[in-house]
Amino acid sequence: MPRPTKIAASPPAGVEEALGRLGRRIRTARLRRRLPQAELAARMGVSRFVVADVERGKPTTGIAVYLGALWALGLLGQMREVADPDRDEEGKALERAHSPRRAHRRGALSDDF
Amino acid sequence: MPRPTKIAASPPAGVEEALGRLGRRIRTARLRRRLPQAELAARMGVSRFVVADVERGKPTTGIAVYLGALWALGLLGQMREVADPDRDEEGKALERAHSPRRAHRRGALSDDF
DNA sequence: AAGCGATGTTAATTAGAAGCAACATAATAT
DNA sequence: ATATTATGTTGCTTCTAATTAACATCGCTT
Repeated sequence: MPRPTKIAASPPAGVEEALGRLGRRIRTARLRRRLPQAELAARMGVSRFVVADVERGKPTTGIAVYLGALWALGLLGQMREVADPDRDEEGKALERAHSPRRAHRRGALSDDF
Repeated sequence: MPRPTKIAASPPAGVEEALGRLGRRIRTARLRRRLPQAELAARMGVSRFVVADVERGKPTTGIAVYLGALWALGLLGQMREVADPDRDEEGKALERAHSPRRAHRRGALSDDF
């Protein structure tokens, strides 16, 4: 992610924690499956170094790489729950508050499909 | 993510779908909170264009940006469930199968904390 | 319908992500 | 012990993600 992005250079504590955890978990899942980094990397179509980056929770690595790792490990399904609008109570409350009126919104009004 | 990364250039269907969904959901959450892209971007410490990229589900954008958006929206907590070793039934089964012996593993044996 | 704010689009710039190679080291296997 | 395989580390190159600026367009609001 070229160009010093503040959030990537020194992410907020919560983000850094979430990243480290995710990386460690991917490593654990890989080891359980007895896959070398190079094997997993091959399935993903990247070099083994990128897999190492992921397992270290490197913040600047592309999201497709992380999701690709989860995908190759058969763990991508759990992403379905993240940021689910139905579970966003705060968001739902805010929406109710100031009616069906939103910031601007050009494209996708609602969301999923 | 420089250097044509196969997984980023043309991600597997599942990854692309997960990415698009995540982006749309982030957009929905932002609109509910009546935040302009520029506002959310400011909180994250990035430019508004990066927020636009996230909402489009751009695969090559750094993961810290995506997690940062969730963080700024108060939705990061749901990442805790992703790739949880306790829920990885296949992984647990495999581990039981060939005993406490794993690929190689230099660092983190188990995982979380 | 007119003004204003939000979002999309384009172009140029720049710092870094991902690739690759070579070697070192650690862990497993024989 | 020895061989083999996995992972870590360094240096280098290539290609691009993210920034900025300027302009177009779309959506509210009054």
